[in-house]
Amino acid sequence: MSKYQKVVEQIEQNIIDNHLQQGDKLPTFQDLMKQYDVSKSTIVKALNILEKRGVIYQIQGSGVFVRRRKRTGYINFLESQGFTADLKEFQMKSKVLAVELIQPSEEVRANLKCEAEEQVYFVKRLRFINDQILCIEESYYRQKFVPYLSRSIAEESLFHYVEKALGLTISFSDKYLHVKKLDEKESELLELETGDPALFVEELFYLSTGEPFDFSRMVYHYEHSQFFVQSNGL
Amino acid sequence: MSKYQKVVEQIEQNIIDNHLQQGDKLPTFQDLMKQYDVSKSTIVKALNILEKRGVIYQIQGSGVFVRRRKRTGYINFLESQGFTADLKEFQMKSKVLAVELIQPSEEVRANLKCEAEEQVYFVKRLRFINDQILCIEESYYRQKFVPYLSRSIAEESLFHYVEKALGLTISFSDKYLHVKKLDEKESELLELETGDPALFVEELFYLSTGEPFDFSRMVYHYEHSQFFVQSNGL
DNA sequence: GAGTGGTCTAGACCACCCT
DNA sequence: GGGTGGTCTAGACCACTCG
Repeated sequence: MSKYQKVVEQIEQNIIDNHLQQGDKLPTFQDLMKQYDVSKSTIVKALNILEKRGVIYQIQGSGVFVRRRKRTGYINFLESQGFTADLKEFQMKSKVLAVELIQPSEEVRANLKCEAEEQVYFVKRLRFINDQILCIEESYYRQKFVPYLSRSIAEESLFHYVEKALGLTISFSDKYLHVKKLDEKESELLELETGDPALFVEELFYLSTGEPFDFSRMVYHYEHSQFFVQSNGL
Repeated sequence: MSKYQKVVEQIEQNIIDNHLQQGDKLPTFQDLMKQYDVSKSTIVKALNILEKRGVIYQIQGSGVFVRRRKRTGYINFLESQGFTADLKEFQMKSKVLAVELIQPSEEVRANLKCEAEEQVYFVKRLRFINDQILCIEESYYRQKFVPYLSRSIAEESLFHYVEKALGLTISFSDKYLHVKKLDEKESELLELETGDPALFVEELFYLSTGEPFDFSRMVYHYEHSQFFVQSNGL
């Protein structure tokens, strides 16, 4: 692990340990350089990462300050999947409805940029958060990258399996979302009424090589899901 | 404007001008350094910014590549407000329903961290995208930062006014969102039925000083709004 | 092994905030 | 004016990819 990553972790841990609040000031660059025994550039890089993550904000000529902690009970929309989800706050479970090796539809093929005869794993799960129904998830994994999948693997975190067991690196994703009314099948699974509202998300995950490997559709239970997103200027 | 910002703009423009597609390779660091006459660090910084923005992805030992352009017709969820909204793609208009100087409610006071007797401007607007109803927006601006506001100012971009005319810098924001059913008043404004689905977003905007200055609530028309979000690992 | 991106440093100079 | 963050450079060395 690189130096700046360690500095990022340590500064973040420091904020937690010292119970620093919104607006509290961090040590100056000089102090941080001494404290972690690194150059100024490394501090700059670490602080920029923490700023992007929404942990701090920097004011030129004034100092570095802690950014307000989010409301509790909201899922981080940018990290809700495989990435470093803050799943400590929530207890996540899955009920596997299907795991099949199939010939993808046109739509799935187009999104995943599959070859002509390429097969994909179809995984359908009902996901729970704190023992409440969170969402229906339908995922398509290219067999080229995920050669084997089973029901028991799908019970656990699929992204953890992909990264640890298969040695792949998930790098970025595109999300597309809108709100719609539930159809009959969806409402039955979510234990809601047909026509009830739902957040519908399509997400395309890419490996570090830039190749798409997973296309997923999620339908969220509107009473059990709320999200937060932190934006940064520019 | 700093060098790295210029490099960011020029590289982005280059991608547009040369019609570069998903997966196309950019010049090497060496070439970029010569082309823009800057040091390697400046190229690194510029490319990291473009990576965060979802324009490119970098593979160590291999090169820098163009990331797929998004589907069209989706609003960038992270830039949908005052920031550099890609409003070239959409035509935005507003119908002002109310502009009043009021005593804030408890909830608004708590979010904006108002002083005891501080007043806020309340602005209610119906927002249109390509001449379709997009959302209802209720905003609260602290008078401390926005001393004057009028109906005609609210017709235009309020964020543009705040930044240009008042000289303030909007720096970051927190969004909280969930899906709900429309009540009677909301459905009337959006020309939908009571009980229809809607995306509900609360957003808190901060100045570069870290002080909150605007608290807004948005209720989106579910048939006229769809969004996209690009995530990056770590 | 050659090419290419990633990390890190020391140091110079600039821009901004505050009193 | 003193303190503090922001930009930029040249150069060294490391890590990864690919033929």
